[in-house]
Order: sequence, then structure tokens, then C-alpha cells
Amino acid sequence: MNTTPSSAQPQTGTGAAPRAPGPTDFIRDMVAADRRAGRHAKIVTRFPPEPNGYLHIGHAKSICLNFGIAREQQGQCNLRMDDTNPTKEEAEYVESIVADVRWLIAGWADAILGLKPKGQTPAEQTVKERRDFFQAPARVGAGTDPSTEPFYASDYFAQLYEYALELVRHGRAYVCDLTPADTDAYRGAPDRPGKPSPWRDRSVAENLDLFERMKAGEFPNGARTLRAKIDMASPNIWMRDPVLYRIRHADHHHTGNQWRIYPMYDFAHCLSDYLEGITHSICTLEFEVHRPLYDWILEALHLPRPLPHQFEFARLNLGYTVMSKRKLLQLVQEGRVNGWDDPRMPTLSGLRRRGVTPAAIRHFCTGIGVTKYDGLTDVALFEHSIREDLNRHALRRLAVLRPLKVVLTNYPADLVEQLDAVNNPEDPSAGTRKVPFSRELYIEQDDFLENPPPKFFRLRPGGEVRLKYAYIVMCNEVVKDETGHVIELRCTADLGSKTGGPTAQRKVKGTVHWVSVPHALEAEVRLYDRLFTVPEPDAAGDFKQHLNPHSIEVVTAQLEPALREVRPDLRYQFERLGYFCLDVPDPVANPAEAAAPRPRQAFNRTIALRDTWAKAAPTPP
RNA sequence: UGUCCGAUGGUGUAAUGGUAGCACAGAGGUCUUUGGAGCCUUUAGUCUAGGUUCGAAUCCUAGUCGGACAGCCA
Repeated sequence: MNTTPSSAQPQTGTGAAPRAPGPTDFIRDMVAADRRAGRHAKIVTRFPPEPNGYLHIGHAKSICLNFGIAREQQGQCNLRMDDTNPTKEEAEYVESIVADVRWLIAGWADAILGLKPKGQTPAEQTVKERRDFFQAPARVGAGTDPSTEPFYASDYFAQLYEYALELVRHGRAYVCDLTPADTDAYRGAPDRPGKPSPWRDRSVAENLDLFERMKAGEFPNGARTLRAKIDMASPNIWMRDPVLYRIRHADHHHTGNQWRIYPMYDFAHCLSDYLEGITHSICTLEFEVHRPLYDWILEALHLPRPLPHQFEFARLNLGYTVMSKRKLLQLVQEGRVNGWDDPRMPTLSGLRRRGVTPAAIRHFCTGIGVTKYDGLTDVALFEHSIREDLNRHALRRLAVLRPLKVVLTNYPADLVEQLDAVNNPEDPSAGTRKVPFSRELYIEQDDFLENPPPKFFRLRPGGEVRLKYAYIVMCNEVVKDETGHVIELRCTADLGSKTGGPTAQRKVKGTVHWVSVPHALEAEVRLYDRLFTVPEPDAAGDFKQHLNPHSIEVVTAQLEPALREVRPDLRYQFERLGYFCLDVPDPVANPAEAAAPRPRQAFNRTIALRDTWAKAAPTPP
């Protein structure tokens, strides 16, 4: 912060109103205005994913917005499954969504997470002498209490049916016998008005009878629909008698075989918001044209409690990845990646397995702000948030990804020194550890060049380099195999240059990481790169053409022995290389892999360190 | 040639009629037993044209460009 001491003093006069702390954006402004106007006793938002896929970084933006607002307003944010289409939704997705949301908001917004008592459906009540339904939350912040569960739109099917009946009785909805193709044809086009369905003026009695029989399962899929009676000539296509209910002879993951008709999104969503007492229903831009319908349905019902209002913001587009659940599903199903939790995926489970922390994701989502401009966010912004968090918390360790053997010819063969190494220079409280040092070491192949370019601050024949935490060494001899590949370096150490030694203060240009050969721990390390080769893979054509063939590289690395006690919940920086974490497959997305025994440890590279040398120098393939 | 929405450095954003600021990225420097981190400096922007106003990124009009919408998906 660049707050000067003087400006940090309390304001004396009653000048301009102080800025609200925390993020501001046009939605928060509106919430604050509603609050000031006394329109709501409590702000209630919701995060309403459809359980037809795994949550991704785009959902994280929505989660941070909805939970963030509720948190700032001491309100509540309901987690709700928007599950009105039984043919696309599965219980596995519900499970993953709940786990992902909990993971992302843990320690940040769990206190305002709205869940409901397990199995509960809306209660009937009387408000202003009118029949009303309300779905109360469980104690907010009930956390992992097993007697709670998310809200489900499908828990409102009975009430939704009642509301539909109400619309029919008031002549605001009718049963339509048009085939799907004819419904399309009658709807017209954006620049051409639609024409009324021939079934538009059925009697209330007939509509009631038909709708009842639709519910009873008397008609096949697609035979009839319930439609709102609005305006077939409306310039807004969603107001041209939109379908409210369709027939689906399909079992539902949450309601089983109870229903043969299922409500459409537009009908279910606004009413679900109402039933839960949502004050601000925040969604993405593509629903903007639906807002008149959202309002129409609620108003047509003359509901006794305050109505929710919809606000739209731009969804996240992130460079070098795809965000549509359909496309991500395709990658999973076609085996282009190894499941929803593949560390290359932008899914929350993928990012988690990759080692990205919830705090980094939240920092990123807060940083990009909330607007109605549909842009493309540079991944560098995300990478910055990831590095910033990891730099503060990761434990430093020495690891060599591509080993090159070094023999210190003047170092005793039977000597092993335990050297002190700091665990985290950003956090002294992380302490120190001992690292064994011996005559034979591994260094990184990249850290030696026989004929280096200028400004190569690493090892070269006749050159000197500092071994981190240890001695300055000089390369005396390069050993090659018969094909000319460098297989070993023979060096001498300046034995006085260790910390505390007489020549410890000598300046050498480069510092290099290393691992003692006899103490080295072998492990598999996966190096990830962006999944796609272009910033907008789905801009045109088949997005899969742009898949990066080098998005993963697996190496056998040599690690310092302290890594034997690696913890799955901690993050590590392999010095000079990047941030890594133990690979932990997601138990929901990847149950088989999660249960399988590991012959040896596997690490995932979350992200490489910023590397100004790599930018200046030609990078190896 | 429908309706709705949007446009501020390369990217993401702030400025709510009154000095166009921040972060990322880029460049340069400093420091460093991580070519990391930190610290310092720096390049770069209001889509166009009119209008209102003492004063416009902001308000108005027109245009340009971009996006969303024609599922019995959400």
C-alpha cells in the first residue's frame, strides 16, 4: 500500500464519504444501494450450477462474486443445484460440485454458506393472506454438518407445478401440441415475428386437464408442452410464448421416477430464487435477454413476498484454454486428458490436483473485477496470483529434474556433511533443515554448457559456480560418452567457501541447485504446459486442433531426502525451478486412480518460476 | 436488415461532471548463496464525429466495431 502517514490519519472534517473497503463493482454498487434504501433485511445470493459437469475457473469467478457479496453484507449465499434436466445431470457431478465449492471457500466464506436440512422441501405458509411457499435454510454456516445438503431446484418440483397451475388458471399459460419442429417454425426469427400456436386459446379447463395428464405420463416425449402466453410478436424471442414444461420420461438423479414433466430453466430459476428468498440473482451476460421473462413469470404469479432481481456480468474467458463444459466433457470422454481432474484442465479439481491454492484462485477472481465487457483475460494475470501465493507459503527444496553427475575430486569419498538450508526465505518461522552433501552430486543438465553464450551465469569448463547452501566449485574436466554427450563433470570445491568459511564471501556469478547422489530420492515429476497452443482455441473451427502436444512431460527426478516426508497438503518450491506438489488424484473424478497404490512418489509442477534468462536465451524444446 | 448489451495502455480494471490511476505483462536499474522474491525507475490508454457544459472517459445524438439471443439446454 502506498498510503502516506498523513493520509492514514483519521479525517477531521466531514469531507467526502470514505470509500467502502474491499472490491467494488457495478453489482456491489447496486447491492449497496438496495441496502441503503432498506429494501432487504438481509442480502441473499446463490450459486446455482447445473450438475452436468465439473466446476471450472469460470465458475470460481461466479462463486467469488456471489459468496463475496454475501460475506461483505453479512448475508447468505445458497449453494443450489440447478437440476431441471434429468437427461444431462448426474449425482457424481453434484458430489464434485459440493466438494469443489467447499474447497474454494474454506476459511473464507464457509460462515455464510447456505445449505438446507437434508430432504427438506419448501414449507407452505400464508403471507399477506396469500398461499406461499418458502424453503428455509439450515443454520447458515452449518459447514460439513451431515444433516445438511445443498438446495436443489428439483426439490421444488411440487411447488413449481402449483405455480404452473396458477398460471394456467389465470389464462397466462397453455398446453401446446406443436411438435418441436413446428414450435421452432412458429417462433420466427430475431428479425421476423413469430405466429401464434393454434393451441394458444384452449380453455382453462382443457389446459388443466391436459397438463395434469402430461404430469401423469400419458403422453410421449415431445408430444406437448406447457407454454407461457405472452407475445409471439415480441422483438425478444424469449417472450414468444416460451416453453415452461416439457415431457421427459426420464428418471432424475435426485427425484427418481416421480416426475414425467420437467420445468425449463426460465420457469424454474426465478421461482427457485423466490422460494429461497434470494434478493440478488447474479448470472452471466447470456441471460440478459431472459431477464424480461424472469420478471414476467414472477409478476404474473402475484407473489406475496419481495421478488428477487437478476443482474448480469461477463463470464470469464481465459487465454489458452476452453471454458465450456461441453468442450471439457469432450476432452475427458475422448481421452485427450486423463479425467476431469487432469492438472491441465481449468476445472477446480484439475487446478487443485495441479497445486493451485484456493487463495490464489480467489485473489485472481477478485483482481479481474466484474464488468459487462466480454473480453479475454491474459493467463499471465492468473499465473501471477498463483506465484504470489505459492511464493509466500511454499517450502523450498532441492530437486534435480534432469540430472548431470558431478564428482568433487578434492572432497573426501567417505565424508557426508549435513548443511543448513532455509525452508522459506519469505517466512523465517518455517525454519531450517539439514541437507546432506557428499563427493558425488547431481546438478541440472541445463546448468552446464560447454560453449555458453555471453551472460550465462552457470557452470562452464574452467568456470566457477556456487552450489546453493554449500561450496563454490570449479569445473575442471568434462567427461563424455562415445556419442559426445556430456555424462559427468569433474570439479574441485573451494573448501573454505561454505557458510562461515574464510572464502564464503567470495562472489561468483551463478548459484546452482544440487542433490547428493547417495542420498537422492527418485521420483516421477510431471511438467505441465498450457493445454492449447493458441489464446482462443474455440475462436474458429475445431478447438481440438489446437491441443498442445507438449502439454505434459514426465521426468524422473532426483530429490533431496527431506522430500521423503512430503505432505499432500503442503506446497513446495524446487529451488530455481518452480512450484510443485504431491500428485493426489481426485477421489470423485478419479476413484480408481485415487485408490491405486503408488510405487513411488509423483509430483506435479504447478507453475514454473519466472525466468528472465529463459526469455533472453533460446529455449530448449 | 430485429431486440438487448458493451467499448479506457498489450491484458484485466479504477475514476459515479473537476489532475486519466492501479495490477499484470514489457523495458531499464538495484539487491541477491534461487537469473526467484523484494525494491526503484519507465514505456503505453479514454472507438469516431457532433452536441450540452466554465469543464466530458463520464451526460445526449449519430455512427463504427464487438458480443448475446431463433433448445422441448442451462
